[in-house]
Amino acid sequence: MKNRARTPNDIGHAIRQARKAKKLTQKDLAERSGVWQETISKVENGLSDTKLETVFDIFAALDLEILVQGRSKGSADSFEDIF
Amino acid sequence: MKNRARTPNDIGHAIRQARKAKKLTQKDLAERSGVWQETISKVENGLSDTKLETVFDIFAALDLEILVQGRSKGSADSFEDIF
DNA sequence: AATATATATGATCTGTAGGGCATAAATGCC
DNA sequence: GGCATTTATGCCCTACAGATCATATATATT
Repeated sequence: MKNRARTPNDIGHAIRQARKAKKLTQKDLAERSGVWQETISKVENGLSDTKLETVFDIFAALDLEILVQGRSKGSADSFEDIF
Repeated sequence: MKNRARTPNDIGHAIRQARKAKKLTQKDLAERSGVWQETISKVENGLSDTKLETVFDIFAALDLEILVQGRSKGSADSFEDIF
């Protein structure tokens, strides 16, 4: 499952999606990542201009990684398709 | 060309790589992205905990996008391979 | 509907990112 | 070596992220 992200909001969606897929609560994720539950809530909802370090802390806890690539018009399940 | 990123540093590397590939100076990129040259320098060198918005502004100017995916031990040219 | 659990919101405080400007250091070219 | 261009540093200032705690909603569960 790969998710295209072009905005901070997309990142938030990807995080929420991955967290739910792993059946974790925000609190669980907070404990594993060292990021506050309140912060996770804001990140997932795009309510703050999150710092990279925070994003990667969360990603690590969710076993996610980023792939940087040139923009493709190509399909692939992007958030535009899902949300 | 896809680059795996698991740390802010990786993002900086990817940016520098893409910028050079497009033969742009930091100043050029600054103009296109609306992000200061000084900031770009710091981001490329991992000298600041960059905000997501800034990263995406730069990415847009470089026609880059992010793919969020589960971590794979798999090959693919990651920074571990390049740097 | 009451209770429990999960998520969101709100305030305060500290640290730091990034805009802005100046300039130093490095790199490239003749 | 000397000049031009590019990149890195340093400072000031304002805005805001995230830690932390409290509490309000919202979402199950029985």
